Amino acid sequence: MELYQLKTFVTVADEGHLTRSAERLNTSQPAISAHIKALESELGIVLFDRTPKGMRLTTHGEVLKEKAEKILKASDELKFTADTIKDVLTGNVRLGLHTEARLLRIAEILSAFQRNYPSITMNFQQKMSWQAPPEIIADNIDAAFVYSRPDDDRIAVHRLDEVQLMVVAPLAWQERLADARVEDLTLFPWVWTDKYCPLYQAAHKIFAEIGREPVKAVIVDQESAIYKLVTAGVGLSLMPESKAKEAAEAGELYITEIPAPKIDLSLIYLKSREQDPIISAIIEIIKSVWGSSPSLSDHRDDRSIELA
Amino acid sequence: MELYQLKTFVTVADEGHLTRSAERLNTSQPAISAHIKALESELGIVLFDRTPKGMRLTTHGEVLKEKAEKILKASDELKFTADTIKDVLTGNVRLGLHTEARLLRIAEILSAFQRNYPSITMNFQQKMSWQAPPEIIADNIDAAFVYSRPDDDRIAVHRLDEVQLMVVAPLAWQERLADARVEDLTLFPWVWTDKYCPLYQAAHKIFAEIGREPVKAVIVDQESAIYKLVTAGVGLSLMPESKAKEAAEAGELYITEIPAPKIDLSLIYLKSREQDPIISAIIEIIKSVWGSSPSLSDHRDDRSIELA
DNA sequence: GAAGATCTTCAGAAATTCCGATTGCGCAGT
DNA sequence: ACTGCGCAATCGGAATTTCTGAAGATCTTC
Repeated sequence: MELYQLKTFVTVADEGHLTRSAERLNTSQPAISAHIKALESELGIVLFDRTPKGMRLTTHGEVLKEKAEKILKASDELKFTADTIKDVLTGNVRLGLHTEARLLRIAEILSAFQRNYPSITMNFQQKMSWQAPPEIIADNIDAAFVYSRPDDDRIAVHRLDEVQLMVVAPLAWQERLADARVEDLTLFPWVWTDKYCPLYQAAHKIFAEIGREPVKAVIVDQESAIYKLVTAGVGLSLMPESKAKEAAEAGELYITEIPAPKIDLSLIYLKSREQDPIISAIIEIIKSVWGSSPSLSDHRDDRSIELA
Repeated sequence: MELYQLKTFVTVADEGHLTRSAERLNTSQPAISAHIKALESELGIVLFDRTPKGMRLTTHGEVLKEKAEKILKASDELKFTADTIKDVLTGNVRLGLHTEARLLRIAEILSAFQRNYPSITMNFQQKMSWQAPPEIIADNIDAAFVYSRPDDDRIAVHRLDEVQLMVVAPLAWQERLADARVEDLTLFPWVWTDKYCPLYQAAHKIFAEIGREPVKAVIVDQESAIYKLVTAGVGLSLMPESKAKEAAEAGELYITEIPAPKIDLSLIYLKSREQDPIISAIIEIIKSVWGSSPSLSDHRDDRSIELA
């Protein structure tokens, strides 16, 4: 029993003629005849009375016609549903965040997703910039926010903004750092980061210029740890401008005058998934959020220096 | 889109593996693969994520799986219904009656049909014995009660009973007929019937024995007309014993002492439809009704004579 | 890095379906 | 009574689809 046979069955029941049904179904009369015959033989029931005027349903046929119509209706529903959801993105977007959700406008992104792709669920994971690429390659996350530019052919980079870094210090050291110059940085211990961390590269750049090595009080691998340790008085570190100013206003730390580099804020994803609708949606949404309002680096000043 | 593809789809969704599904469906794994591929291509939707561990439904696939299950459930219902009604007789039984329904136990027959074949509808038509055979051959009725035995190879006869006929007369003639003998019948006018009517044959037999011709007051072609005309005082006629006694007790007519023949009461049907379930059902039911209770001819007496 | 599990692809084989022509049957019109 | 018409059934060969077993491509596991 197949759908094409049931369709023929119902059509013949409605038309009353094999010939006319064949025309309606764009096929030949013997084909129609064979469909009906196969159905009758499989079900063990005579569906039609053959008269010289055509085919008339038997009482059994009438009962089964209703069942057949139900099947065909259900199959139309499936097709309709398929057409409807064909272009609806569904699934789960797993996004890596290298810093605070607020700084990455996650709330805006989330609501934009819910508005444009209501069937997509979202999942956020804290990943340092240098941790994100392998996770993307392993397909543990779909995309990630990172600082700097990963050096991997398989990773595509979409630059979102430029972020001004600042050298921040515990509040207690404010006076000692009031007139400090770059060279004075070696006098203080640093809250350092993992070798692969873009902040490491930026800090390293500063010390490279003065030809000195920093005193590393502690090495951390979470950006949130930097904030906690600096405010706790452990040492100096680098911090994005917005976060630094926020903390300074709250009286939690001190921003030095020492110039620090800018770094890129980017969205990265697997290059081979560039055509993947999920990836396209992520890019589209994040682009719209980051392109439609003041960027983090709108407040530039002359303390900025460029990274090579 | 065909049922076999949907069945494969649901099976793979449940099993999670093409290989295992192939075993369950008794086919090869590439065949299964092709079913899924064809479905996905027709619907324009990826139904499964292919992983090294097997096939996992996409979110779209989950939605469509439910629709597919609905279709398969409906098709199982059709098959179940087909099996259920396969042996249930349906349709319309058209029965020819040559005399009063009560005398033919139609009420009993009707209720037996409703009990044993609730899906069969019944239809009764008044047909004189000699009218029934052509109607049966033309498929206007399925079977008929008749007196006597039709002389046609295509008609099958099932004898139900023997009926004693009686010579009846208007009540007013009672005294004149009190001691009447067969020979005296020529003195009275007769309510005669059609030449092909079995009652004609019976009456003819009586006159043949005395070598005379009857006076035909009127010729009718409905048994009910005989009753009406005799009671109206038009003439003598023949009547089945039971009906005659009933009318006599009601004081509507007079039963003469003149011996009359017995005739057969039979059910006739088209011989070529002997295997037809409808015909079998008719015979079965009528046999059970007529075989299980006192027959019309239980009260025999010496007035009966046999037809040749 | 070798073995195992899984899906996909492929080419030929098998089965099914389809088509055109023909037959058979009943009815209507001459 | 004969013929023509409309319709379904049948038949043989062609076209299409489906199936199968082997080989290929990935990924995981030991």
